[in-house]
Amino acid sequence: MDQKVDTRSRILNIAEAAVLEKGFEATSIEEIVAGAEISRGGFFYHFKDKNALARAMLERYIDAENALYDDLFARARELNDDPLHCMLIGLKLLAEMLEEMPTGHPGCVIASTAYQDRLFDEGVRDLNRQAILGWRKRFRGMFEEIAQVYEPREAVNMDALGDMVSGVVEGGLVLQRALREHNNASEQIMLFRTYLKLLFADKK
Amino acid sequence: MDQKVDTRSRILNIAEAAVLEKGFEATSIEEIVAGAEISRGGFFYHFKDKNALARAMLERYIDAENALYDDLFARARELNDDPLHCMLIGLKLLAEMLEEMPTGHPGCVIASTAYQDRLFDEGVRDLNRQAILGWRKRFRGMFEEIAQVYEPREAVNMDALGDMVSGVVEGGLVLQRALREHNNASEQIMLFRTYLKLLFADKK
DNA sequence: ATCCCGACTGTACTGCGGGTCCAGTTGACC
DNA sequence: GGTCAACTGGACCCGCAGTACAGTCGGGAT
Repeated sequence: MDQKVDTRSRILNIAEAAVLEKGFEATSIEEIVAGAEISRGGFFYHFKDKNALARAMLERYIDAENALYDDLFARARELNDDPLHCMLIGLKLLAEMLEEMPTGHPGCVIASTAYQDRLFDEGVRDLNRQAILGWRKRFRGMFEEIAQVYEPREAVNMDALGDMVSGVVEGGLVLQRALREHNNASEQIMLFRTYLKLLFADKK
Repeated sequence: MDQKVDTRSRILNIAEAAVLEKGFEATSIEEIVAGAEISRGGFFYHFKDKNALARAMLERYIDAENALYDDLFARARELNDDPLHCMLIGLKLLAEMLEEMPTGHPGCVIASTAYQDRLFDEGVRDLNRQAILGWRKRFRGMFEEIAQVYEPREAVNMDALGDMVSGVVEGGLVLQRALREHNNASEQIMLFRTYLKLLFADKK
């Protein structure tokens, strides 16, 4: 029986679904404990307050996102060894993934927490920061690899270009949420992809 | 004496500053009335609830943003009549503007509300939607003008390209908030600008 | 068999913030 | 002198976060 998912994870699952759907503040502990079929006391046994819950959720989410990127670009690398084409394939896969999510993408917890800021303690904010810095590093590395093979047509700040991956995804998700459309994020990624094609058109 | 700013506007000013700094939920009516030096009753005389306040704030914000874009691209047009260069100059001005805001940019209320969604009623959400659709239309129009003079090197969805302006700004602001850096949004805009330069490099 | 402990349940209570109701004041204009 | 809009002030309800703690229950370790 997999009903033996431990309570802590069950809380996190319920909470994550609720938070992604309607935001952190709008999710009450009451409804989380109802969904997880535990008592309020049980909740506070696992998390000392809502902030601790937020931190745990963020950690899980960031780990999952990182694993996803690892997997995505590993698969892309198998398909093509050239760093540019690997990036292009990876972004295509990412765009497809975002499009295939039927409910629309859950929506990035990062942006959500970034805009509710003062609700959270320093620990949560720092997690957020570190996640984005991690992605910056990851993508900057990939772009530098590309730049060793392809001469960029225009000079670009590699840190900023690395950030642009996160930024385009985040921005796309904001649009998607606000517009109630379903493929804005994937379209934005595809546009970013053509940017890269134009930028790194010429082999050295 | 300009202290005769009417109470309603005073409430909106105080509220906007507080909301941009720490988010809507984290801003209590208590502190708004304290800041505006009125009573709680006075607040509810002007706004029937927090939702009404949100709607009024969004309306003001969107109007201001639209006026800003009008002004920015009008100035750009004066400097250069070519639609591409006008766009490029406008984006540069926008980037500079974002950079010059000492506290970092207030941060777009749009994203903030998009991610808190269920806190707000349909009216607020619709305002949000209409604003983004407005910007889509605005920028798509400008890009179509450009495409009449310049042959895009790659086929792009013009709606999506229009959205990309909003998306890049929103995304940049998310990064900026989360990272506590100050020029991410302007850097992202500058990168988007080089994208446009590459995309519309060849005159027809 | 017992005891201990981790994982809870249940209840009672505090405090804050949103929101309602309403009676009363104040100043401007007619 | 009366009317009205723009408030003040206070009493009150509710939901929700968070605290506190006493008690339960099942599964090892001894």
